[in-house]
Amino acid sequence: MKKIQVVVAEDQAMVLGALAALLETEPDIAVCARAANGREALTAVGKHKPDVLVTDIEMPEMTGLTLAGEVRERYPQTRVVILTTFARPGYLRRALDAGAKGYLLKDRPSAELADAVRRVNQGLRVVDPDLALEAWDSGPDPLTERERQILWRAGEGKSSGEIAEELHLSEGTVRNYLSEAISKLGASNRVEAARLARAKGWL
Amino acid sequence: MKKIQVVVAEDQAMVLGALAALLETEPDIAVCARAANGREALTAVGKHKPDVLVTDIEMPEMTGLTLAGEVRERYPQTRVVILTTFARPGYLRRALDAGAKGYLLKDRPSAELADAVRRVNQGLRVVDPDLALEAWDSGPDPLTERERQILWRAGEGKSSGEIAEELHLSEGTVRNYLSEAISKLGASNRVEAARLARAKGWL
DNA sequence: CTGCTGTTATGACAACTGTCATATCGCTTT
DNA sequence: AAAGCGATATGACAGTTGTCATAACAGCAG
Repeated sequence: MKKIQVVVAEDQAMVLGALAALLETEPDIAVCARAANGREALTAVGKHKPDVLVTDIEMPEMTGLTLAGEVRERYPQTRVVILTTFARPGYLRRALDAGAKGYLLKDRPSAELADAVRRVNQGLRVVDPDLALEAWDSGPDPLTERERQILWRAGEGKSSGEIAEELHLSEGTVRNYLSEAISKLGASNRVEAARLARAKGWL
Repeated sequence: MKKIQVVVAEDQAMVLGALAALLETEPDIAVCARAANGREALTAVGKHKPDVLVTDIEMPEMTGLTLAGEVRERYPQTRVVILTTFARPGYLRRALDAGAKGYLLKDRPSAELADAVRRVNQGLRVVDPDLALEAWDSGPDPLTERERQILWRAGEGKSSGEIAEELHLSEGTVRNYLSEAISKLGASNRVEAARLARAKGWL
């Protein structure tokens, strides 16, 4: 029987190597390529046309979410499994919107990875059940694009004035957006708001 | 020849399994136990008396840095290799102070892990050279314990008043400490100061 | 066309933040 | 004992932040 061909993408080289070693211990799975960022992964998928792509989200060049979208568009025969540290509803939603077939957390037992690869290869979907629930009841991203841009910068430590200049807005407007974002998120200041939004994957 | 006995500690189960699989592919290395947090790791080291402990830093229950200190004290025959995402001078310094013999970054090639284990087992030290340099010229942690406590909380989004209450200080005192920390770090407000301190591993 | 949403803006005000000078209180060091 | 140091506190001041009311304008759905 032919092995399931897998490409693995992950920016921490040590973890990439370890994940590949883990998958290689399975008799029915073969790692045909490794990628250290999104762009490399896309190239590798184009070259090897694997059955499954296992990818991290936070990577340089191209995030796993963008990558998932590109792969669906260009190589729809390859199924994408997102493998990430982040149990963030916003990430899950974006992953599914981008056509990912699996969403797996790095704190699940390592045996689940091979399982997920097999199931996704059979056309099934694999989504972490706790996270799916959380995504359901934490609702959709309440932030507008502007609010996101501004809250992001505020979380970096920039002042309202600096943000205003950077985005060509008046300082008052920036304060308005921040006030709005703070109230939407139930925070009591910009820092807490940024922290909450990050935790949800909305930033 | 007897294999090098290794205990691996890492809080992300998937990564833990993958690292173990990676080390198991080496003919001269055996993973005798796995631990999902610092306390488990300490127990495992006591039970197996391994040659080398490979541990992450940021874990629940007990951090890898504290763990390294405990291991040196109780089981000095076990050598500790820190394996972490964070290229933070402060972490490196604390790791070496705690008696760690190796400090390896997760974005190094996976082949280096087995190498590091072998060298440390032979009594050598293994420290990421770039990081060692950076640690050198970024100087020592300039923050006092109080400044650290306060800056940490400020970075969480707490107001001066909340921090004051929590630490039984006056609000003015909290503002004084923050002002001091901001100036030491060359930041322009508390958020940026917290961000810089985090990046250095001082928080 | 009308109402709704998102973007941008202004002004005013209270609250919070960052800075600085100054002071007290224990504890060391000399 | 005197000097110095670190931790804590106070008060004053300017600057930043958060809130609210209000408004103009564009685009889009009904």
